[in-house]
Amino acid sequence: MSSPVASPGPEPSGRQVRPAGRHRAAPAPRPGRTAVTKQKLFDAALRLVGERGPASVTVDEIAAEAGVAKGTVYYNFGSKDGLVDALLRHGVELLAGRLREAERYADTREAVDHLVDGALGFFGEYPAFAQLLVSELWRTPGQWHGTLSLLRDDIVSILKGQMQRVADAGRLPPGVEVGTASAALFGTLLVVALDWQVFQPERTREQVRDSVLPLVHGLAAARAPEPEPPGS
Amino acid sequence: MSSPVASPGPEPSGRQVRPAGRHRAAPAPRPGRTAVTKQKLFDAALRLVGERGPASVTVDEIAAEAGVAKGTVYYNFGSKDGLVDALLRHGVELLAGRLREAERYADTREAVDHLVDGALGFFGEYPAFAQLLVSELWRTPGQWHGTLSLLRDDIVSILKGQMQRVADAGRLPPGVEVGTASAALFGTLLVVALDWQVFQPERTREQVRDSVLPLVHGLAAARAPEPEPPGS
DNA sequence: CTATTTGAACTGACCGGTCAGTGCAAAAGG
DNA sequence: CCTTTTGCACTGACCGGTCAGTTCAAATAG
Repeated sequence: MSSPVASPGPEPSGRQVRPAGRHRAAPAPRPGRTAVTKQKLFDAALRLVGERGPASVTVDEIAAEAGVAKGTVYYNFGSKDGLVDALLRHGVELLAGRLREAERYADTREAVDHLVDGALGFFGEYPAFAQLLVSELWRTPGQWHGTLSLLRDDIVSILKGQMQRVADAGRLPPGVEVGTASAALFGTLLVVALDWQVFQPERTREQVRDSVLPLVHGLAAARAPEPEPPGS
Repeated sequence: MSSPVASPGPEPSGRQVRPAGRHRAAPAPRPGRTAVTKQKLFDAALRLVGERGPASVTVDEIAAEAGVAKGTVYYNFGSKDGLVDALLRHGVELLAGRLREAERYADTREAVDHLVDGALGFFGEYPAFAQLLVSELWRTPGQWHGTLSLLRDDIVSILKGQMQRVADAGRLPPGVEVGTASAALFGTLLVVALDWQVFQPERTREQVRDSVLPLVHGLAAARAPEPEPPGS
């Protein structure tokens, strides 16, 4: 039942047709009704959109999957795009939260370990979100490109921070740029997680993690004096 | 101009996409304008599908972009899916061809260099294809998942072959599995290429390559002779 | 002559978005 | 304590528009 988006934030982004109360308005904080509905919609939308892509999923399907009426979607999110947008934001926020946990560890190696583990855990829990992310992140003229660019910065900056620490410790091979290493790490984690879910679902998360960790460690520890740039 | 499928030649080794269509089949291979028309359709389809995804692009748009009548699409490919399917196959075939060139080099390091360079070159030349690939490759119930799984195997097996050579040379850190390393490499190359195209288009391909190479080399080289592989 | 392409008309389904109306729980009023 | 009002949250039939796919006669190229 869990969902990557769990925030009962009372944010009726849908347009209000009626003027708000004119008497003593705002009597009491909205009961959990709205939050529950939004949660159900997030769950359903994540499942379907992750599987088949935002464009191929109909609002009717999402509503049906969530067990609510179509109008409810528009009441709560204004539009199909609004729903997807909110879904994206919440998902990234949750992922960023997990990655940021790694910042708590003073030891560089330990921090990297938790970074990898956090990312793998999140993508393993919500493969549909990983799929959604990878599908839309680089879609240039996409309607979510602006939003996603910002969201991407959130995540990459976290990775960058950690990689910078690795670099400061002098553990990065010469010539490797922090930005490139971060992008590579991000791509590696995404692809490894998706490959795991799609092509090797029988593997446990620990197995996958233990196969990725030495790879990352191998990169972040080897400092080979290679004074010869390959042919050019 | 330019397309991942470049073989307007009169005889592409008999690789016919199948005339499809419910009209009389064409037993007499007389590629007159057909090849040119298909080429135009591939170009247009790649551009649009890569940008906005297969589901969001209409056949009318593709036909218009290609400067061809809608009926021609159905005459040549039978259906929209047929067109996308052929597009996928041709693109992967071309990519695989480039990657396989790396197999010609006896030196492991040199081979890896050319592997990276080839992949980067291809993705840089056809970013729309990279986008299409990354969007559809892990879409589990997608209509192209079956096809793409096969195509993925083509590419990954090439990468795996090279990584195996690296492993045999004892240059992989202990504990790193070849399969994982291949998937990670694939993901790294894809993501780095897409990031380059989308977020840093001003960088030259050489710059990007030179920032990735030391990263890969750092991983695949200079490992203390660790004669203790943790079994399997 | 045949293979290929054209271009337009048509259809049948589907989809995003709308809106008048319903249900209900809390506040207001008595 | 009971009745009435208020308005939020939700409903679902409906509408205008779009699209994949079909068909075909005429034009064009080899």
